[in-house]
Amino acid sequence: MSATLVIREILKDTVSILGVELPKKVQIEPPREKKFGDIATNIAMLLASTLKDSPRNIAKKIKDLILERHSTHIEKIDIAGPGFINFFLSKSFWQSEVLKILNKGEDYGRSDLGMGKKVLVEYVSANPTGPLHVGHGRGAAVGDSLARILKFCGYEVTTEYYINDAGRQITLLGKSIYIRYKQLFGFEDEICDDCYKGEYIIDIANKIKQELGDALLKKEPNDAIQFCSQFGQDLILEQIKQDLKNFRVLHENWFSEKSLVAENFVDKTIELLKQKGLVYEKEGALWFSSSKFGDDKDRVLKKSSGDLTYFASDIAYHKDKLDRGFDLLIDIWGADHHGYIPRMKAAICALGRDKQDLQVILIQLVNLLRGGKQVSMSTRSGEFVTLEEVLNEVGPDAARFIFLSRKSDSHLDFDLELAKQRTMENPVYYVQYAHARICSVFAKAKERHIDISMKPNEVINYLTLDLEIDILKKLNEFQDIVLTCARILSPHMLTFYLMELAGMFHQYYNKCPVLGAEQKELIFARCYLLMAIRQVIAQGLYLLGVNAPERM
RNA sequence: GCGCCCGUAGCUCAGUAGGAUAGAGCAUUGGACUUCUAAUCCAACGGUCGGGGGUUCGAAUCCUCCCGGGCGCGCCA
Repeated sequence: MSATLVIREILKDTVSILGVELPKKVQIEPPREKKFGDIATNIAMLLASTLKDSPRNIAKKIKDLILERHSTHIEKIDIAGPGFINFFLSKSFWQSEVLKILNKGEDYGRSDLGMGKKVLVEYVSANPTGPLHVGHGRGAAVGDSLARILKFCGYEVTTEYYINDAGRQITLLGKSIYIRYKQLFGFEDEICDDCYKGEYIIDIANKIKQELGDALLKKEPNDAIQFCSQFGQDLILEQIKQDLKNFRVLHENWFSEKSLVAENFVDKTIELLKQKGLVYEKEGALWFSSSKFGDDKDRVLKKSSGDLTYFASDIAYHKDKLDRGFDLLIDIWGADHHGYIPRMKAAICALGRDKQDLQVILIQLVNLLRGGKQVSMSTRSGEFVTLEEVLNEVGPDAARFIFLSRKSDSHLDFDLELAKQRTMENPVYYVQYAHARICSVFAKAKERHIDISMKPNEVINYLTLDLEIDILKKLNEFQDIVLTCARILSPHMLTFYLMELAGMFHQYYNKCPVLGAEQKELIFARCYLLMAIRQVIAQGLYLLGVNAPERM
């Protein structure tokens, strides 16, 4: 249990004696200043109005009660400023963290926050009309890491990729390929304005030519286009799957939009909304009363042409997700889709659920640089940097770590040159290096025939330096950080945490010899501390989907 | 015009249920390897948290107005 949770339990018990509950907004956290103790709380200030007493008086009462009843881990309690209660925990409490980490191993930091709640994380879901680019990579990194974190926090997580294989864009893909195909045979058809113009279209056309020769020229254009659509889409999807695999991103489900259409599920969903009185006809089209649920205006489900809108199939898709029994839907979208959130939430409400049951995480643009100079991207113009290229250049570890080093809804500068550099500007190496360095210490120990012949609980009380205690506190914090990441659905705090922990280790490494310590008990104690650090770094990196190398 | 996001050190950014003297890295300057990996460490320098008003014991954080930047406002996906 993290120190903050320990104190939380103690406070909960204590205020119950005063006849009140723990206030919802209570803060229990490590204060910025060391002199304010290990854990500080503002509880007395919050209870002042309820208990009709001054914060400092309340603080005094709480302090006395705690000292009477829970003195085990607590060395000292201070009351400071307007009524903060500052807890100083005993060294032995922090030292025992090593035991907890080593005993729990990979389960250290695991929690039951989610209580088995079923969550569907849907991410990437790029149209199979072109290769994945860097922006998709960012969404992939966030989605995959978030899924790992939520699983670790006791959610039952399923990951899914939604394939938009039924719409106009797919037809357009077929058309684009068909035109390129004809060009290969000397036809002078011009590529249309809204066509896909990337090189890969020509590659696909070439592939068709290789396999079928001129057979397609003899077909009706519409049939030929349909063939091209399917052929191109299959090929692109295969490439997308390969890219994601290389990025260590594995979706459990691949959900096809076409399957919804085939089962008439979209029409059935519209029918359901109609029964609820939320669908009406206007100007030859079918409208959904999304404005009844907070959207700016109503939205079209079926165009006057008779075609379904993308939104209609998206509602059906989300209904399908809910029907599959998920308690919480997490969608990861490009930030340019933010205007789409209110209508999707409206749909969730219309389906009888709370709007909180859909959480949308927006992924801002990746600003791709090469040596400080901007690289432009657009799938349409055909000039873009693919995820594949980035992975070939910088590798999955650096790419993932950089993608996860910012809040997902802020712009991210990604400099390909920097990502390859092995300096502090590229922090993935900093963290991985800490892990490798620890491994190297143990390799050296083996070389020198240093045998750790005492158990952790016999030596951990040798960890008495300020820096050692600080590291133990930092390790303890891991549990809180993981919980926060799960709560705010963002892995980036874990990335920062790992840099801090790695920094403390590097500092320690430079300052305190481990194998060269003067007593064998101290050598062993420091070895155990290093094992604990290594465990937490490895686990943290795992949650980010980054490797923890033993040698660098 | 309306809506959403953003504005913190020269640069890139943390600061996520409002807490005590606002933090990192880079850059700059100066130091540390015959010692467990120098892909490291130490020190110095650097801020009216875009601006004004408000809420309260307390605001980078919440409210409001203004300025500046990004994005979205389709019977597109």
